[in-house]
Parts: sequence; C-alpha cells; structure tokens
Amino acid sequence: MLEKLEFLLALAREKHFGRAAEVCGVTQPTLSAGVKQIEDAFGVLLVNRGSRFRGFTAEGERVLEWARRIVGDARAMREEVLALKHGLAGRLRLAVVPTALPMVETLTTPLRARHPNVQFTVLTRTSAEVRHLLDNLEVDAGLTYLNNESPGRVTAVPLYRESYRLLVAADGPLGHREQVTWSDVAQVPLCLLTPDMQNRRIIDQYLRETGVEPTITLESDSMLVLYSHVRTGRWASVMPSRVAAMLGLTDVLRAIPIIGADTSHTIGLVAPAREPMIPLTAALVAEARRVAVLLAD
Amino acid sequence: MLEKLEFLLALAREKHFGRAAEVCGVTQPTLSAGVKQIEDAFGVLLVNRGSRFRGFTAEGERVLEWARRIVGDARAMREEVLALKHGLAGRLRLAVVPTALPMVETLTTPLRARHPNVQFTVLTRTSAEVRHLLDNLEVDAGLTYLNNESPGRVTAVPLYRESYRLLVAADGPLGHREQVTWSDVAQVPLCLLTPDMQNRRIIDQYLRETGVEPTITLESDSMLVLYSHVRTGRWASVMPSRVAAMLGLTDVLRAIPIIGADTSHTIGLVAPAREPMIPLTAALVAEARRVAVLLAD
DNA sequence: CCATGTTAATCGGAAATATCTATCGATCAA
DNA sequence: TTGATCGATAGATATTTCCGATTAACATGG
Repeated sequence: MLEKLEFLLALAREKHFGRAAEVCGVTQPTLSAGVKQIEDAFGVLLVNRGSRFRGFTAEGERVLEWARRIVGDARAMREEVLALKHGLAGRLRLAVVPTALPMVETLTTPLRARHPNVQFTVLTRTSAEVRHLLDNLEVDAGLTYLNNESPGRVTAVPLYRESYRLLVAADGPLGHREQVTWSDVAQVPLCLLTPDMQNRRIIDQYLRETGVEPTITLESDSMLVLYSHVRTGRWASVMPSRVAAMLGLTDVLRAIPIIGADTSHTIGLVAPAREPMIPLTAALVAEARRVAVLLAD
Repeated sequence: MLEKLEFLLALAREKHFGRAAEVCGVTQPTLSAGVKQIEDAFGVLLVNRGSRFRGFTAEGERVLEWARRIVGDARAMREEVLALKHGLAGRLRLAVVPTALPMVETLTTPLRARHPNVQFTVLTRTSAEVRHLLDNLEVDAGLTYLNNESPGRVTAVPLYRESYRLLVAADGPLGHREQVTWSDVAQVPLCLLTPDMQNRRIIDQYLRETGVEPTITLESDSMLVLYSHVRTGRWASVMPSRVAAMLGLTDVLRAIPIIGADTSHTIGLVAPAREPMIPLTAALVAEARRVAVLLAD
C-alpha cells in the first residue's frame, strides 16, 4: 500500500501516468492498477480521467496530502534506523535561492566536520520551486525567504536578513558615493536576476516605489553571470550584502550601502515539519540554529 | 508494508507472536515472516528473540514509534475519505476514567445531535490504561486527568477541575455538617475506587496528608457500586462533585463540600495529536471546546 | 471527415509473493 | 526427564503483482 501511495505522489508531480510510472520504475499499466487499487480500497475516485490525466478529485487531493505525510514518515523511519546503524551518513538534498548561495557553505562546512560521511546535493531554485520541492519531498531542506510561510507544515530557522548594496565600478556613475538611495539606483542600468526570482521582485518593488522606471539591461538566473558582468566595471547590479562580501571586491568595484525602506526579508532554513525529524535533516537544522546565533551579532 | 507495520504494533501490544497474529487475523508464521521482512528491509534486528518474545531492540522501539504514527495516519486518511464520501459517520471509541463518566453525556449528546450517524463505544478504564489505549490507537480519544501529560503527542482539551465532596447519610456521622475537612473525612469508614484508579490515589494523598490512617471498608472499580452502597445511608464515600450531582441525592443523602488543599486535578479530553485529525475525532474535540466554554462559568 | 499521435485502460499469462499447515527446536517449569 | 509453550522453518498452495501487447478514447492537423 505504501508503494501505491508513492505512485500517487509521482502522478501528482508528473501529471502523466506514463512518466509517473517511469519515475517509479514500473510500467504504466502497473501504475494505473496501483492507483485504481487505492480508489477501490476507499470506494472513491481520486483522479479525474479523460483520455489523459485531468487532475485529482477533491478526495484525491486529501489523499494526496496524507500520502505525502505517510510516505515522508516512512522514509524518515528508514533514515533514522539507518542512522542508528551506521551513524549519520547519506546525502542531504538542499534547494537554495540564488541570493542565499553564499550561506550554504556556513552550514555544510561545520556539518561535514561533525559528520564526515554526510554528502550534499545543492540545487539553485526560485523560492516557489524550493517550496514545491519541499512539499514533494524531493529535497530535504531549503534555504529561502521566510515570508509568506505556511507554518505548521514546515520548520523554519531564521538565519539572517538581507540588506542590499549597489555593486558598481568605482569610477562609474554613483561609484564615488558613500551611500545611495533606491532613487539613485533606479537611475543606472542594472544587471539583475530574472523576474521569477523573489530577490528580483523585492528589488523591483523598491525601485518601483521611487516612481522611476529602472532600466534592466541584463537578466540572468545566475549570480555568477551578474557578478562577472559587474566585475568588468562596465555594469552595475544590486546584491545582498552577504553575496557581495563573498564574491570579493576588486579595487575597481565598490559595494555601496543602499539606504531607505528596509522591509525585512529574512532568509532561513526550511525543512518539512516532522516529529521526529529525519536525523540528517535534524542535524542540519541544529547546525542552522548554531549558525543563526553566530550571525546574530 | 503497512500491514507489516501493523504486525509490529500488534506484537508490541500482545508481546506474543501467536496472539499478535490472531489479533491481525493471520497465522503465527505469517506474522513472524512479516516482522522478519521489516528487519531484512532495514538490515537491523527489531525484536529480541529467545525461545519467546523478549521485547524490542533500541532500533525496534524507534521503528515502533514511527509505525504508530504511520499506521495512525493511514487510518486517519481512510476515515477522512470516508467522511468526505458519506458525511460524518462511524464509531467513536472513547476510554474514560470512572470519575469522568458523567461528562461523557455532555459530549456525546450534542455531537450526535450534529451528526446523527455517529456511534459511540465508551470504555471505563484507569488513567494509565486510557493513555495506553490512546498510544496504541485502540481508542480515538480519552477523558482523563490532564496532569503528567506528554505534550506534543496528544491534543488535550481541559474540561473542568475536580472538586471533592463527602457523600454521606444525613443522619450518619458528619451528616449534619455544612462542610468538612480532609481530617474529618479520614475519620469515617469509606467506600472508594480501587487503588489503580487515579481518583483514589488523589484522595489517598489528601487523606495521608492529614496524618490519620483512613479505613477503606469497600473498594470497587465501579462508581455505581460505590453509589449503591452510599445510597443505603450506611456507607460514606468521597466523590467528585459532578458525579455526586449526576447521581442525584435522595433526602437521606448529602454531598458535603470538602475544604482544604485544592490541588488542581483537571479532567479533559485527550486525543492523539495528528494534523489533520480524523474527522470524527476532530468533531469530538470541537465539541469538547464548546463544552469547555459552557463549563467555565 | 479522416489520418495520426498520444494517453490511459484492459487483458492474459508469467513471476513473485504471501499465507497456510505441519513440524521442528529451544526453553522453561515441574 | 517430561510436558507445555513459543517461535522458527519447510513445503505446498493461493494470491497478487507485474509486464507486454493490445485496445479504446480522445486530441490534433490536414
């Protein structure tokens, strides 16, 4: 029955019987039969079918939510027993918002020092994608914005608050200033993340509030692309100060504090709420709490 | 795999492969094989075996805790889907401490008014047994003392605080008093619940604090037996005031307030913490919250 | 309106799994 | 030592699962 619930989860992810089956390592008839079995067991249709997958019924959505929990718990059980047997080991999957990438190291380094057999997979995603991956148990934890939380379903550990800096060549426009306002920033052509990124949307909002329509000369989903452009001294960008600090500043580059409305955009670690947690995730959360204290100064 | 986990739960309850198998409706070899399968799947021994069942290993205890949760969630899922299909219906199993028996009606009556298809099973148990039945998912909720809680694992709704009265014949010893102290009570021969009941232990403690060794002439696990004896006017007892109120007083019988140390012994509804709850249990908890407000006056 | 491709359900048989009965081996108590 | 109890094991049987092939139901494009 547990495997059948996994079929359901795969179907929810893939929205396609054939692909879901492939993900589960079975053939499409097997997955179809599995779904039908759950439906028969409950005596309720869970999936709206036509000639193709047409989403879940109301009952299906409820079952899906339970399935997520049950399957997640089953995995957590497995992880915990293995941890008891072999000590902390395994792969920790992290989904991280681009602006939080510099933080990853502050978690992984001490965690690996404590538990040398832990391995990591770090994916860069938008905050929406991070949330989605967490919901579907495709990652163990996320580093993302803690606003618009759905509390109760996740454990969140605040790590730090983003503050923004204008990254610009010292001899370029605004390059000589000790500090700038968002109005100033809106005047110069910028390289920013793509609009599906929350960081971009936050910056957009600050800029929009100045009333000036900013010019975004270059967009990318990679901080590295932005940085490499700014590095030439011929482009400007807005970055969280921690990112700027990590990338390091050449003598031609300055990271100028931006003053003004400081709406709090907290970044933190988010993990599925589960009691008890998967040991690996628990270790990560514990590490995050330690790091949070260090960052609080 | 889910069924195998149920095997494990049954084994934990019965501490005996044969009986556990019978409970599960399978033969003993089947249950043995099921347990072994889980062990093989994890590569860890879960059960200490000699020629007989010798308890669980450390890993086994952990798996057991997860199994409780997972199996409970699976049942909750089933209940919820059926509730979506047929409306609220089914049987609500309650385990109730004897002194809380009069409260049962205040929950069941309005609940049944709202949901006519709900049926009830009410069991009288000691508070320890109530806790155990809850842990093993053999009941949906309990009415019991809220002290020494293990929070997080259960949802508790406080309903009222017990206060005690001396139930005695008006023409018997102390029968004329407007109020009595525990020292007074310790002087008269009493009918009380058996010592495995928390109510008895509470009363014992009050009596012991007076320094006088009380005489317990009759013990029973049934409030009704106590009442029927006191009713003759020739026996005395100590009962929570709500019980006395429900049983009704004849003209020869008085329920005299006992003054003195009023350690708070709160009685409330306890249900397994699960998010979301089984719909039937959720309805009961909701009802309990309403009733709690009414009782708070 | 038909051809074509996509998608999920259905069917039949092979393979895997589960369960039962019967029995065995170990342990414990008398 | 004997008898009783308990759990593991073996072998036979039944059930379930799963795959491959096929079919049915729709889309889409011509």
